[in-house]
Amino acid sequence: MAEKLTSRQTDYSKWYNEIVVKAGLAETSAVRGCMVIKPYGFAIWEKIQSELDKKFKETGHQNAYFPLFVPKSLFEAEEKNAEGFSKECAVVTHYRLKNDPKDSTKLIIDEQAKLEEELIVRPTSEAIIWNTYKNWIQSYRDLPILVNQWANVVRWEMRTRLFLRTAEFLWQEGHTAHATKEEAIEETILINNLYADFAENFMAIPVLKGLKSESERFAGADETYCIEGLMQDGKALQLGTSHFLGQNFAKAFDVKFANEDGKLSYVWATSWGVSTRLMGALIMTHSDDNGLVLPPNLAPIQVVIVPIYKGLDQLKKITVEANKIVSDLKSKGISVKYDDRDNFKPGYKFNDYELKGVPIRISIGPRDLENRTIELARRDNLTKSVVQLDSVVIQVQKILKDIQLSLFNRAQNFRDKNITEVNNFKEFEKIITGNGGFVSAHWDGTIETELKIKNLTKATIRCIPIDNKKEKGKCIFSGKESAGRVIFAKSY
RNA sequence: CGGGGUGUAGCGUAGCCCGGUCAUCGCGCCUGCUUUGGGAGCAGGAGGUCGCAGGUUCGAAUCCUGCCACCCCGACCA
Repeated sequence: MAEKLTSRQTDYSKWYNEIVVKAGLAETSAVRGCMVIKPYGFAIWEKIQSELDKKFKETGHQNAYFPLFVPKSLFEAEEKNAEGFSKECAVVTHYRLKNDPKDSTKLIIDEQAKLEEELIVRPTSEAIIWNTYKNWIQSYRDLPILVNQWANVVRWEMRTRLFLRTAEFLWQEGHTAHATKEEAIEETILINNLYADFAENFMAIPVLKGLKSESERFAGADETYCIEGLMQDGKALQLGTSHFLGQNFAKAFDVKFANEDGKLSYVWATSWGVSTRLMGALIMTHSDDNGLVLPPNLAPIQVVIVPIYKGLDQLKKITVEANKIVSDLKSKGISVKYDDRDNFKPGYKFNDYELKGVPIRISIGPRDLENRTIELARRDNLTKSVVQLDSVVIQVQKILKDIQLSLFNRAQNFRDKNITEVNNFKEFEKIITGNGGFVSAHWDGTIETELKIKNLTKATIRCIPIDNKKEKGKCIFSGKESAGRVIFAKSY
């Protein structure tokens, strides 16, 4: 008998790792800090990709691809950006290996083949892209440029976790160029809203939209918008960011354009991205002690059919019915799998598909053949019901929609219950060291206060919410004037 | 890079203190029969440089030295 998963309550990170591995999403690889995304996990990522891609295209963006390597001289052009990322860069210094004279089975670096200039493996692509945009932009007629790239990036993190922080990860990064500040800010907000809409309505993950504090801001940005989710263990996770880059990169790479009056001015920029970290958010928002729970929108298999039979004759009869259901559901665009493998018993399959998060399971046995019914089980609330054979398609359609909605509602209820307003530092510490969650508190707006709070409690400012009500108050730490509440939390 | 821990079959492990039929057990895998409405049972079978390299010894998974890898806690995480 296969062992059960570790419970969420007992050890959250162990539970998380087991889900990732046992549901067949990903595993650690031989390369330090890197991850192998397995076919099942990648199928979910592809759903995320294609939906986002559709939304980008709908808002006028196009895809392109830029090099993996960034020459050091370009990388260092925008100082703040370079400084922010310098501590986590993989660097290519040589381009050839040779046989080790001491041991012919080994290869060593050929010192003859040292590069004139080191190449940085991109931790993000602003530098290489803005160096390219310089050649694309001369006139206001060339603007805006609305480009996105799907790519991998490398950030040499000290400690890694599957999906949440890996040395190499997949993402999309949008890089846009605009004639005016207003237009660039509009783009930044448009994308942040697009991300929020996608997270909530497609992934069923409720998010807070907000602005980052100065110390949490992207290196090289004037303003960073973000969406923040709350995981089941009370820690926050940044799901996506959208940056208003001002003219910082245009100045660093000397990107100017002639306006209608023929006057030259620097281009305004944005960049924005979401990564495979979304997979981590998905797991930590919806899953339970039986395994992964997938919102139907993201499920590679939305419905699985398990036959229950004695003898091959019975299996044949069940298969006839099952095949009808399969083709009926497929014709409605629902992805179905009929699992008639003979080497696993139904009970095993039930558990296995629960672990994999398949939203609906249909089982058909001799009893059902007799009554012209099937048994339908929902993954989200683990309930079962008997459904007449001729209403299966309608029921499945209805329940898939219902699961999508109720997963979001459940997550939102949890999130809302775990936003706590506090008015002094004692309360603040009590919540942060207790159940955690988002803590809404007054802050004097200084980096010093933010840092002191971080050092004392490990909590950081996750965001200054967009829909912040204007409420004057006193900073919970320094007692100084505050213009409004911000959201603190411990985060991943 | 500091502090702690672990390395034995695909995975999870026992054995290590006290050296000598000790390479253990479970899962998984293969074959066959019986099973199939919540992780099947029985029978048989395959699979190992005990992390690596030295050393001590008649004899090392076990003791000693060095190295490597991984995990946890810090530092780090625009």
